[in-house]
Amino acid sequence: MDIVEQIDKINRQLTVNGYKLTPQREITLKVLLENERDHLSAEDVFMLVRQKFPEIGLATVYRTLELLAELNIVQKMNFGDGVARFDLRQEGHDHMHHHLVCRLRLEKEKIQDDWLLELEQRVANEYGFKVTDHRLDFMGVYQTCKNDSKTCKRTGKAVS
Amino acid sequence: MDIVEQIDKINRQLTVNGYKLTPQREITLKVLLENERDHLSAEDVFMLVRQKFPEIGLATVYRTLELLAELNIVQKMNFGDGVARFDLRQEGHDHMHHHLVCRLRLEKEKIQDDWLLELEQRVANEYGFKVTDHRLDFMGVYQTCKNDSKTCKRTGKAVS
DNA sequence: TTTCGTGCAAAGGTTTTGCACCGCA
DNA sequence: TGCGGTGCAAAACCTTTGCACGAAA
Repeated sequence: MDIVEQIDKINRQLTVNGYKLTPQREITLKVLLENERDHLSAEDVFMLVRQKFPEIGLATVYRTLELLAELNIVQKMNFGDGVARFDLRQEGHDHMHHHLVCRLRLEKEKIQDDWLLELEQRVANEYGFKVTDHRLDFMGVYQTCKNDSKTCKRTGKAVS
Repeated sequence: MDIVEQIDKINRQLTVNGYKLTPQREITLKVLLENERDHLSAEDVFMLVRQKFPEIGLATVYRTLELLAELNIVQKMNFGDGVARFDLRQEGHDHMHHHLVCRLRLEKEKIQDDWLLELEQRVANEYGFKVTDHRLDFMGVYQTCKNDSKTCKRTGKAVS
């Protein structure tokens, strides 16, 4: 499915829920689609959108992202760095987001494997809890990073 | 291990790292120990500490929590509600934190079972990633909550 | 006209920082 | 004296909100 088709599909989701696909919203979506592999902050999105649509306001970007999150078109995430980050929900991975968060790199890597379906089943059975979404983050260090450096790039402190 | 012993142990951790156990830090620790089962925000901690030590400043609480998080004595968490929350790391559950986050309740329930050791092993093997910590949250609804109400307590909106 | 969406600026809330001061080695 | 730690206030920061305006049904 190419970008035009995806936007078309999302447009229908908006319409069904009584919202319009304004130029601002369309460009915001394009930016999200073009950066599917990143975890963009609202500020990131704002700056990318402004390259294509300089008149846009930051508040509009926030409102658009909030709207898309509410409609479950994007997922709002939090890595503890003080800003919310947004990911387009991908086909076939409706609500699976696993990340490797390396103390030495600043980036995060996604794991796409659905390793958690069995766990969800277990939670449902043992806790009477219907899971609609989950999030799994592993914090740690890549072996390759560890070999490269003994100093954390973020804090400048030595890491064990 | 009672609270005195735990504080004693943490005192040693502080000393080893060149920090002192000031009265402010000790009372902050006591509050955290007395509320192990909650996920207190910095503001929560501040208000509880102030009951025992009215002169304390909010900045000191923030600095103490940051220090404790850095030494891995508390875990800093984020549930997406705009505030960081802090948990004492418990004996025998050094770095395991799983939560059930219900859309209808505001609280979160901890799962203590270590369901993820095998997954960590897998990540280590397949990604060359040494896991030092992980976080797993399940978002969803308790069956009992669903029966009680069709309206979300947080947003006031109907939930499916 | 009515409604929805927007840009701008202001406000809100959380967290961090600057600075003077204090206690202790 | 030197240094770590503190309280207070100000600043910084991200995000939300109020408001007037504009476009579309």
